Amino acid sequence: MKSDTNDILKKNQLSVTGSRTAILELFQKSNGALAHADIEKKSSEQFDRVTIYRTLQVFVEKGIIHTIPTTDNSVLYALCKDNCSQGHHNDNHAHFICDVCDLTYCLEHIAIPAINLPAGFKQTRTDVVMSGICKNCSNK
Amino acid sequence: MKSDTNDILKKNQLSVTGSRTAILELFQKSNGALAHADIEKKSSEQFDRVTIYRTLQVFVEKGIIHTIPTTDNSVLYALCKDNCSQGHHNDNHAHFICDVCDLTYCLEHIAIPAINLPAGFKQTRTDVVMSGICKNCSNK
DNA sequence: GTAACTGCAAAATATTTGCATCCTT
DNA sequence: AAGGATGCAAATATTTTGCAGTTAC
Repeated sequence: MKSDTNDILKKNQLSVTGSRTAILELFQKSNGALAHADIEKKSSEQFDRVTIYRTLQVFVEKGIIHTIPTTDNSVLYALCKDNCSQGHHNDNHAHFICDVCDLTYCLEHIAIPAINLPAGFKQTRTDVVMSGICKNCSNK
Repeated sequence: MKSDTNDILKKNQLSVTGSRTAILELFQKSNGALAHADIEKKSSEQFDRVTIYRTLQVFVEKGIIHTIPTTDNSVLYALCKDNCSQGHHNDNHAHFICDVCDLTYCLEHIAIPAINLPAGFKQTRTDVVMSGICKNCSNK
């Protein structure tokens, strides 16, 4: 895992530091999306708020993570798959936010159907956010 | 227009006040979505920040407007169509945010295709947010 | 050794809450 | 008249910026 995060950071011309490694590992361990506050709480060591802001910002710029749109005013982040690179994110993300446990799932393998836009509109990115009850919470 | 907004407010058991009428009219006049800051700037009279927060909150609760998910941390609001009522919003919203002029369009008439979720997931709401270049900006 | 990263302090912004006053019904 | 809505002040929370010290390469 450690060497994995190292590789990712180096591949993106970022120096390998404690906070970056820890935050990246946190994303890899969590199967869902994380908010800034989650990272502040869950990370093994305690990092400065500001460091977390800046780390997330750099990760988004480099295409290591992406933001997930939400209906409330929160901002969520999740790992990008390989086909995201700097300045060019994968066009099709599907996400599922559970209303019960509040976990956010990345459904990267689910194809997003093409949607016909009115004439003159050129679409470069589509986000799909579904909400409802997730697998775990249905079984309770 | 004035009587229209009155009707909407009364239908939702809200008293008709200056700020509510003005903000509602602002939504009706604008063909796109509005952020809190837009309302603060564009409204004919100047209302207190807090009043705008509270008005928007009430409107969302009553199903008069809905929030639009965005990738950055901003919150956008737009008028709901008739099939939204308190606590039960229309399941399918499609929105288009222009990267150039930053206008947000509500594409309520565009059908959102069904998406197959993994077993166990129950979807109650789907938001689709597309971004790219809008009709107006393409023609320049 | 140098450039880049971090943490602290502080500024700027955004949001929420309490309360007295005013307006709608 | 009564209940609800507004505006002000202030508390809280969130995000950004500057800078000095530290770390990675």
